[in-house]
Amino acid sequence: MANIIDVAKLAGVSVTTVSRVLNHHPYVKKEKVEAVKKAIEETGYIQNINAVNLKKGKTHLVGVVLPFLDHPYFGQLIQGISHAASVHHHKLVLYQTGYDKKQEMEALEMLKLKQIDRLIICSRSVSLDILVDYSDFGNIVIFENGQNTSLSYTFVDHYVCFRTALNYLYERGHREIGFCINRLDGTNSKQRERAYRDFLKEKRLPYNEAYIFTKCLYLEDGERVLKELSTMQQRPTALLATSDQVAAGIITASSKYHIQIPDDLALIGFDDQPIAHVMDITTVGIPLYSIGQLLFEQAMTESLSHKEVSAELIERGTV
Amino acid sequence: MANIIDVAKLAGVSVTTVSRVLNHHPYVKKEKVEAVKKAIEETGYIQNINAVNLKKGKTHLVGVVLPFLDHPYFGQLIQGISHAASVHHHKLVLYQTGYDKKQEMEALEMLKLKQIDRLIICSRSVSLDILVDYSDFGNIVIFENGQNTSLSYTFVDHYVCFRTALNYLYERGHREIGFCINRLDGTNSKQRERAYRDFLKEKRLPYNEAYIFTKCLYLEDGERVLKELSTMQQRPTALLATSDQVAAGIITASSKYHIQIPDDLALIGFDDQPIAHVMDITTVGIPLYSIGQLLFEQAMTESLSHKEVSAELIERGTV
DNA sequence: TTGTAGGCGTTATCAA
DNA sequence: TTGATAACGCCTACAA
Repeated sequence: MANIIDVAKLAGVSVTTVSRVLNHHPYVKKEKVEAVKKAIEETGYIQNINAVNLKKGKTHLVGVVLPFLDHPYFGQLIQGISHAASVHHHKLVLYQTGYDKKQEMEALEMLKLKQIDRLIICSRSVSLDILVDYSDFGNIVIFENGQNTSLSYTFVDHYVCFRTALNYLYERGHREIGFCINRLDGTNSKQRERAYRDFLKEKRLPYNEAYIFTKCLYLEDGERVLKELSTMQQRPTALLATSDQVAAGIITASSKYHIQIPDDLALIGFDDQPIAHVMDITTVGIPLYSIGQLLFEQAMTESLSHKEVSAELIERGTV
Repeated sequence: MANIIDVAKLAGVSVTTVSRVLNHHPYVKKEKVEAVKKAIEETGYIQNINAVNLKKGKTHLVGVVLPFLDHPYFGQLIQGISHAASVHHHKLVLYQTGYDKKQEMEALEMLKLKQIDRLIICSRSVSLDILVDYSDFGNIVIFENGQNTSLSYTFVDHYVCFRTALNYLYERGHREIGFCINRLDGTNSKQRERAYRDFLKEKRLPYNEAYIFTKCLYLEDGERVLKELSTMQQRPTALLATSDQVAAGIITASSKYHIQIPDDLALIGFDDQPIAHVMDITTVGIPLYSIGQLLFEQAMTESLSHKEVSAELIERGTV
């Protein structure tokens, strides 16, 4: 396979000149440019990008860490990231971790080894401290409240979101409110749980552990929740589902379990995914696509930045 | 930043020895291994993977071309690909193309430049000929019937799937059958349309263009279809939706348009996504996750392979 | 079991 | 405007 030397020889110029033509540098005579182009054509020369990467120390590759891709939450997010990436002529390297710390570490290692220039972490298991350590090797951007660490981040104030949604239900007479969530140990989840506890305390309502449904992420989980709920002696009258998928699953299963929505059970979803619109689900809208774009932009910026994106309660038919 | 020479100096050995330790080669005295490890520790040495890539001519990066990620079809597919990739210690580079030929070409170019070792194409716009040309630069695997070209591929026989589904509806008395599809110019779509026409001819049924609904992909499209359908003088009594998402959208909107499913309109979805299970949709099950894994395995294999994956009609409540 | 040295393909510096 | 040449950091014959 032809290399830059072969081209130079054939064109009767130096490798420097070829490199200049390749990189659109000025100060090359038109005739030589033509000669080089012709030689490139004839030799079938292909630039070896690894050599360029080695020399320049950059790959134009941005890593993206996320737990899974078969959920619309991350689908929308990466769609936004991906769009911004193509605008910047960068490519994405996927690290689908399933919240496995080892796999997250792998992404961080690739940053260290310079196979990727920057890293976007959509959701994580490893500690913030580790991320801060690795940020010496390249920009790391996270999608959560990074608490003024030396990382750039974009976040949604899930404490406020939860309080807003809870108050909305309270004002409409609900006193027995539960919620569905995936894992309880994530940053966002902790904020939500705190909001829940604070809300109960403020309204002098009892804390009922049975009203919290964990491992809720997919449509199927909504059905599971409803099944569980249908066997309870004392049921919540309203539910916050931290994903529209789960809310949709609950609605779909509702007729099977003879639970009327919103009469027997009010429901608020999260994200405002298409399914929430189609199924007329009251939800807390989170602009994931734009957030994806924002995350990418931050990854490209050298300076630190912390951005809050506001969410909005969208009133529909499930409350 | 320390390099392999610094480590060698500090450890009092040659770079070869350091390289051997790095790459777990045999024939290195234990003491020297220790010395090298210590030196790596002390210098904070980090291997530069671009140098390794340059030297070895491999990147352990596999490109994945797909139009979008905010649809569960591709979500499941890439979930499978991603899982297989992590087993093989390879990473994925995403090319989200939106069916833009220019973007697909970019992926092919990266194969040429050796930034990626291999390429998986989940859905394409560029011609098969172009793919064959580029396969000189690295394995290209496609998810469709590649017609014995010199590419590896995995495919589902959509002609058969469509015929099976159509016959199933015919046997249950349906004579006015329509279908929803996204683009008509894709390989799969062409097969489906051919199956549709052949079916009509065989059963001596008229071809009614109004029964074909295009640009159907997301939940929302299902609602659109139903709206359109509700204004038609003569309606189909059954519909094939080439995505469970669309089928789900139709069901959700059905009460709004006073159309009973399956009584007024029978429905068969495709893919057997979770939503089909939850909403009890009769569907043609396509094991996308496994297919994703298969595609990756093929990409890793040097020899050509052509695999057909069979789909299966799953009887549920919408017919 | 270890080391020397050449080469992977490119870009950047400096001199001309 | 151009070219020689030294990096970039690593791997691996080949020799010892």
